[in-house]
Amino acid sequence: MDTMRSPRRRPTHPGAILREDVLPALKMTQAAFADRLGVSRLSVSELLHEKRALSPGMALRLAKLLDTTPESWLSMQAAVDLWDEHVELTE
Amino acid sequence: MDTMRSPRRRPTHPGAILREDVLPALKMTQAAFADRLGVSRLSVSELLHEKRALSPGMALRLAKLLDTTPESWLSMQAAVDLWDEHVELTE
DNA sequence: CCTTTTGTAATGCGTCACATTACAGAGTCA
DNA sequence: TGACTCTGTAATGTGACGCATTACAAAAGG
Repeated sequence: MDTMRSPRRRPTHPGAILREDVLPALKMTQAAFADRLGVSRLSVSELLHEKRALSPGMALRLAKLLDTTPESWLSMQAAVDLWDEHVELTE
Repeated sequence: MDTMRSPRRRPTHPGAILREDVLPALKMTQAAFADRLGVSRLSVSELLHEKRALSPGMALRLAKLLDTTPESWLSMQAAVDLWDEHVELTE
């Protein structure tokens, strides 16, 4: 089945999903989105641009607002973290 | 089925598994274990006592040494993180 | 007893999420 | 074209945290 194997390339950053799918679907402005989440506009902007990791707190806020599971967001981030750490521990 | 539901109590910290199952099974000293992992003895001790979170780096080191998946360790930690964050965001 | 192992405190370092403030570039629209 | 909105980004400060090193006292066990 080969499910959940180590990827050859860097896994998708959760910010990409938010940027490409979620926000467009919501037709909501970044600032408005940030408001709804209860975080700063900068937090949203940098997350969308993959400048920072999706924290447990953000996972919970997203889950509440979007009616998803916080686990799904966190596991995406974990995949990225493992990839990055592996690179760092390897190089 | 009710798999992966929100737990009523704080999920098991990965350090507990290491403390109660892994280390005893290995019959290895904490210091020796730390050596094998390539981290300090203090890092192991505090992890075992749940004084710190299991980082992505530790997940990879454990996975390599114990022949498990880093994901399993990280997801345990994620469950704890979500629980703690939820408490904090709620209180 | 004496040695090993362990818990823990102290200190320093680097990283990171987050907030606030500020400014410049784009896009929109009257 | 001028005004307004949205966005990217830099600057700065704060608190949290993983990890290393050093040190010491308590526990464990031959």
